[in-house]
Amino acid sequence: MNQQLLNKIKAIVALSSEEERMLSGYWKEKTLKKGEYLLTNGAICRSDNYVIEGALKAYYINSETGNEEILFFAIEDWWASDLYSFQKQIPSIYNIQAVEDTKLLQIANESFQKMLVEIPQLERFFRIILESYLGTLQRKIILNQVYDAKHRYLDFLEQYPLIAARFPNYLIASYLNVSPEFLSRIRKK
Amino acid sequence: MNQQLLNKIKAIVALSSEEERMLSGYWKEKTLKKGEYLLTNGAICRSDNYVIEGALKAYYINSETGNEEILFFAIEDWWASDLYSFQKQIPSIYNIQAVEDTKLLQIANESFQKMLVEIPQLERFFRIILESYLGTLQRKIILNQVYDAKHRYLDFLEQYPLIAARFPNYLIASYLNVSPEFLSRIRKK
DNA sequence: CGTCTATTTGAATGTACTCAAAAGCGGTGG
DNA sequence: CCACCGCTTTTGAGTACATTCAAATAGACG
Repeated sequence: MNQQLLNKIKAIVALSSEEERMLSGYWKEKTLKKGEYLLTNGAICRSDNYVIEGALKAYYINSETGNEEILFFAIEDWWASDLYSFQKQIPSIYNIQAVEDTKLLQIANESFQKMLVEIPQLERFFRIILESYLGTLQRKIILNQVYDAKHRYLDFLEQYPLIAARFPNYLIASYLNVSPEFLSRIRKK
Repeated sequence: MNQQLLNKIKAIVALSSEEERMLSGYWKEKTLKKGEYLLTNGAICRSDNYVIEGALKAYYINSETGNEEILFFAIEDWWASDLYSFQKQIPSIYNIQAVEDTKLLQIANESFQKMLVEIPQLERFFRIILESYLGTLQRKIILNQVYDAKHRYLDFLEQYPLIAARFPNYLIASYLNVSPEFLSRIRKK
């Protein structure tokens, strides 16, 4: 298992070396080439995915226009899953695709459930992950609902400088819910 | 404690009669008159609130225009809390206000934590609540990002007929992120 | 009724979009 | 090393969806 994720967990939860060993056993490494899909619309998100290195985008396909609408990005040390589909094991409405060659750590839903029974302290860790995600979504809703495109872009640059540097502007435009042409006009200032 | 909430919990979690008794002890009833606040911007959401009867709105104040922007509604059998603020005990950016006379069941954060230690099965119940909320937020983001005002309004009517019947249109307009005038024009069709 | 709040209507305006085309940029191969 | 290709970004012009402001109308309630 990856040391970075382990450290993250141990920062929140105390683990015996035996538990640490068990924990590691549940996760498997997976690699994706640029352009490959981790999840497609209609499929169930069967694993929770931690990004070791690389970059991915999650998007929704507008059924009327066929356009991709970016919902979130994921890079090193982020999670790249449809948590709602993963937790409930129902079909996802997202697509998640590698934007660069990517290395992941995966845990299948069944393993995840078993792991939580074996190491119940982890409930706390994953609750905190869920809460952080919740906070991110709340923030995104407010920004989209309340502020104009320029304000959203500036907030984005401040909040996610690493993402802004790593993904092309036309994807960032979609995430911010503006057209690429209009984002370009915003950037001129 | 209120029977309806108890039934909801027991539908998901097995409880001994002793546990049921302990559980009930943690919750307190609270009433709000129409117009009173449950939470104001900058305050910490210190309790989780289950609505027994009545109706509330949660909104964000746009710091530039001073406008209320509705984030969610809550009626009977819903939760009316800023979960993010409640879980992390950090200041909320929301206001939550009674739109009708309202009766709530409240549990303070400290009690909530104690309760989860005493009755660990409840972890599961509250995880499920959190997940449902997550699903709602995801849906809202996609609707706002992808579909036009008419589509959002029709989806809203279908998803939340009880809310649509209960709150004035100018609040629903705010929730849907359109002006009340424009919602009125949409409704003409 | 009269008053207060909510909804509707009209007209002018604006923010952001679409479509089309040009320009920039990076890699690859001749 | 330069030419070409594909992809991303920029620019321009016309347009649309939705807003704002103002005023009229409709509803609810004491």
